[in-house]
Amino acid sequence: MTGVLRDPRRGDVPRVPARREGAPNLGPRAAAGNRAALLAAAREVFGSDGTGAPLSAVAKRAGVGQGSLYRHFPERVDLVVAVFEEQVVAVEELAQAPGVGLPELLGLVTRHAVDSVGFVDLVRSGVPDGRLSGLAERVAGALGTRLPDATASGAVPPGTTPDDLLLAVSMVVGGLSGVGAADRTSRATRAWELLGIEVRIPDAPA
Amino acid sequence: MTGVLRDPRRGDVPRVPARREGAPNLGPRAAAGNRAALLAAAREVFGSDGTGAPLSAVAKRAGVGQGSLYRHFPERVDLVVAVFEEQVVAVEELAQAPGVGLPELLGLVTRHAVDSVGFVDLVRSGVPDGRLSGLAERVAGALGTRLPDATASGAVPPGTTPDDLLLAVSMVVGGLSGVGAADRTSRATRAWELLGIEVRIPDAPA
DNA sequence: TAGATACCGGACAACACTGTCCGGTATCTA
DNA sequence: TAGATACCGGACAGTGTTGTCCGGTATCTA
Repeated sequence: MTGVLRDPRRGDVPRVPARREGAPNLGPRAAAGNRAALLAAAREVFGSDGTGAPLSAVAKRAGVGQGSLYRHFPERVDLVVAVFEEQVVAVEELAQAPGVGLPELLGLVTRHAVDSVGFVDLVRSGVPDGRLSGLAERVAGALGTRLPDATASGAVPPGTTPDDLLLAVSMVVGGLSGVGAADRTSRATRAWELLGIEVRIPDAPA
Repeated sequence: MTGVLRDPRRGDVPRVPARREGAPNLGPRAAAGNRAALLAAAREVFGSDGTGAPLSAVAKRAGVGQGSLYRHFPERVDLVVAVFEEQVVAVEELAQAPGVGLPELLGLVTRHAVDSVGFVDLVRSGVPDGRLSGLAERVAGALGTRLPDATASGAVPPGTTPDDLLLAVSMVVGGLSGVGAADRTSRATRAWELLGIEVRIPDAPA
């Protein structure tokens, strides 16, 4: 269950041995289109129900069969990583942009958590897995690069350590549990205030 | 499924119409003993795996059949409420004891959360249900009675509202997610420090 | 001591989700 | 136009959990 998973298909025994290797014969609806539809559907389902949502619901929302879902993403974690990789990359890129400080980074992370229950699961490692932990660590790493500046500018209280920063993120995100969509932004904003940490939460879908 | 649940049993049609009403005929092991065993088992299972743990595991650990479990606690929530009612009562009683302040109350709540994943579920309303929300509200009410004193004594930052207090509890408890038993106390302690709220966490199983 | 009672506990059916398999079909090549 | 290819999507088996049912048994009454 946990291991490798090949795609047997009937072509396992090639009729013509040395045929064109990478000559894809696009199916009727194009594999890429299906993959995109699955990712979009998963983003919505994971966003509202968390990363533990039934995969059958993802396939249904995407309008594809379960076979196609499992062909593109053999395990749940494959789909989760694919969905949230983009948002992690956004955080990393923002961290490297000039003139960006910790308040902007924390704001983006908060935005993602406010918008998606699945992102909350990710940060809280609700689904402990090597690759998911990797995503969380990348976020942590990005935040860490801006901590010294934030300490110097007073955006965080004196004596705040990198571990404290991660704990603070975990606390704010954890404080969103069970909170309806309408109140999430205000709750997160107040949570950061209670911690005395400055954030700048962006408006748009980020 | 969600509604009432009678116990059909074959005695549904009473052989002797107007028999002694409340004359229990104790079974071999006594119903009360089984109930206590189930509660103890549920406390352990919910404590380590949360309130969503399989009820079959509870029955197995209690050494009773599933039939007995569902006879005593027809729905999961019945068992959850019975398990945590005791701890909520402890908080309420502590709140009414003379000379007890908010730090002691928050400490007891934190102790329960540190010791039991299920209590974390309860506070975070991981299982939204009328009766469970009721337990959470009783905790909130108990804390609220001591907030004015705490504000006056500086145990909480100036301007802390009752809502802030609940958010803070939610944050601290949320910060425990995915944290192993060994680090839970230190994490919670540090979380309260970051919030600038004074707590006195008791040592014993409370 | 003999009969009746009520509880005990495991077996069992129902249900939901996961992951695999296979017939069907649109596209590409010749 | 005809054949081959590779992808599509639903059906299906496997697994785990929930909640119900029923035979077995110890205790109480007469």
